[in-house]
Amino acid sequence: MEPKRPATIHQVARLAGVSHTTVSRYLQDADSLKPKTRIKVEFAVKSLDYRPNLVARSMRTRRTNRLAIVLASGPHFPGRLLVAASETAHRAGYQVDIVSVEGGQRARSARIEDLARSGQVEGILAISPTGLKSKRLQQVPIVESETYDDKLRGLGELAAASEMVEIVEYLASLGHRSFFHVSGDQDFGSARNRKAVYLEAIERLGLSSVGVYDGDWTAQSGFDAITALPGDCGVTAVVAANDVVAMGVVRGALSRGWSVPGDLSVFGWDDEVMGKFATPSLSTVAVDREAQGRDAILRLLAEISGEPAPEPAARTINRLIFRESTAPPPGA
Amino acid sequence: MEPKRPATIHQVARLAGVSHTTVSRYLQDADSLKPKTRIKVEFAVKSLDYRPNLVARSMRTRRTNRLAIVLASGPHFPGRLLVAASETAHRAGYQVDIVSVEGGQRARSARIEDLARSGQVEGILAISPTGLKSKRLQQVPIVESETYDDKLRGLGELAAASEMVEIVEYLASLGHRSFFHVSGDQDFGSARNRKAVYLEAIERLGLSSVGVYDGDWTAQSGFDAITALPGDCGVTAVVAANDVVAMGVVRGALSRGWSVPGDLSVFGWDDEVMGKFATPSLSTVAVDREAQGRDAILRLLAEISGEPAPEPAARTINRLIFRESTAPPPGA
DNA sequence: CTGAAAGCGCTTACAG
DNA sequence: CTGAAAGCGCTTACAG
Repeated sequence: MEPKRPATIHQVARLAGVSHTTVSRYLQDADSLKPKTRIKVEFAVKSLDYRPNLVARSMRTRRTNRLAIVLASGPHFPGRLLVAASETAHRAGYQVDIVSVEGGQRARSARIEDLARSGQVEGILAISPTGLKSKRLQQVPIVESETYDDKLRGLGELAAASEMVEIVEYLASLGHRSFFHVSGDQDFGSARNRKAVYLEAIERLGLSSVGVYDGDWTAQSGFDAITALPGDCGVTAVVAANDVVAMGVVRGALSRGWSVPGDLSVFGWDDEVMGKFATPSLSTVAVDREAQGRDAILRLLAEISGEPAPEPAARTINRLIFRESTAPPPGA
Repeated sequence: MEPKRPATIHQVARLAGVSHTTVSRYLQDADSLKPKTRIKVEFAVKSLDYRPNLVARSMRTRRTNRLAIVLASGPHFPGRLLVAASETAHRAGYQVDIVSVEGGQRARSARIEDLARSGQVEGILAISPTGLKSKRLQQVPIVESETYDDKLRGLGELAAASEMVEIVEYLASLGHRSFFHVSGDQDFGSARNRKAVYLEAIERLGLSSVGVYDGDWTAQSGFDAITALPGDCGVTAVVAANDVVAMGVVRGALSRGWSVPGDLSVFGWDDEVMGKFATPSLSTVAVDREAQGRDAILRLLAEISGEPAPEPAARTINRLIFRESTAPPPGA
């Protein structure tokens, strides 16, 4: 069977006995019609199951009503964030296209610039680093979800906002004095920020750090970081960039004969479900990915419409979760 | 600065000194132009950085060039599959919209049917179960990624295709005789299939199963399944629906004082990176999610164009990975 | 091989 | 409050 064509605005108009102009008006603002007219149109729309042709509307309004979410496929796939972002966009009348940008930093930013110039989308949300120098010069707004942390820093909200400080303080309260940080990919603003805050906290609290290992969000990087440590470094607490990395750290420690948390405490990030059931279960930061996705799209939407950026709600909901992987240092 | 408007086909035509019809023809099939004309158009297109307005094209061709990937947000978020699916669709000239469908089975299928009738997409790929009775009656093709396994069954390729058989055979070869399966959400075709194949394999090989626990893909369900087992059930091998479930199973076993794999062997599925670094590391099935995503979109595209379904390549690439969570049963 | 014309289904001034 | 007209940027018969 031939798929029957959807009803057009003209058919609705004919059935309702009005002009298609009036139907269009009804679609924009039903209250602008005389009640009697409105009811006729309403009836016609319903009985024909009319849905406006969005392509035609786009054509006429010169607005695509489309957003792109770009990401580099990698170990760091933020599914929940993505779903929440799409939903928020849909609610605002936007379609969302997921585009993954591969290759090196240069290739990726070229791809994103091309997308921005394509005229196909009204805005871009980048979940992985864009590598773009200036987002201001682009044709359409680009929100880089990862620079969020950086902005907070600029606002001086750092101390209050950062879970990293809480982690270090918590471990210090347990008696730890010698720390180690396995960072995430330094192309990511969030990774750079966590590293900076870690160093500041160590300094401010008069603790010592045996250094920072620049990882890449992978478990392997956590494993490598720990196994590369000198045996006599004396570290008793490590803060990992996320739970996956933490898992690698734990495994690496075990492979050296260090028990966790007996000899070494390990803190993760993200509250991955596997970390909750791992042995030892991972102390971590519960992150509200939904809120992050929502906030990011809201900021993008605000930029598109030229309104001031909305207040982010995300931060307040993150919180520390203490599990088996952290304990007082040996001999404490 | 006002964002400058993209060049139109008319501007290209004027610059090239031809009609816009000719430019359009160039876009469709450059070889249909006289070489001299083609070169003029080529030049004009390049110098104006012309990109056809896809909305206008859609309007004229009455094709949206859009696909939807629907999923129910849940513990089971197939990021890699999604990215591979989008890329494959893009390469075929389609945009992909991610839509998450929430609520109960009924609400979800209503939402999907609505999407199919919306005229906004040319096809739908469902990553979670649609609950639709018949996909044939829909306005646009719907491919349910999860029923894939079921179809294979119908084809009698089951024995060859199923990793579940290999898992059970492997565990049996280790000496295990008493099995247990924690299944995934039975709304999923893949979960139903694995359960059925598990039972068949147990039967065929003359092994015994203490039963199947109908889980929901979560670690908690794995934990609950194991802790609900009678102490004297004698099970020595459990096959979990995936690695997350397996993690819960291991943790549950440990909480009962059963060592893994000393007392109990546990097999997972999906090759999650955290499972590789867990202690014990999880034996699992490496699944090629990219291939699955690619294949699913290719099947959808084939249905849209009315061509026969392409040969799936996914299955051949899945393979078992043996790690620390499996070993011979106690006393073997 | 190329061009003039029609039309895809809407929205938005402009009149009335 | 409502309608007639123009036009968004393309593609596709139809002529030539």
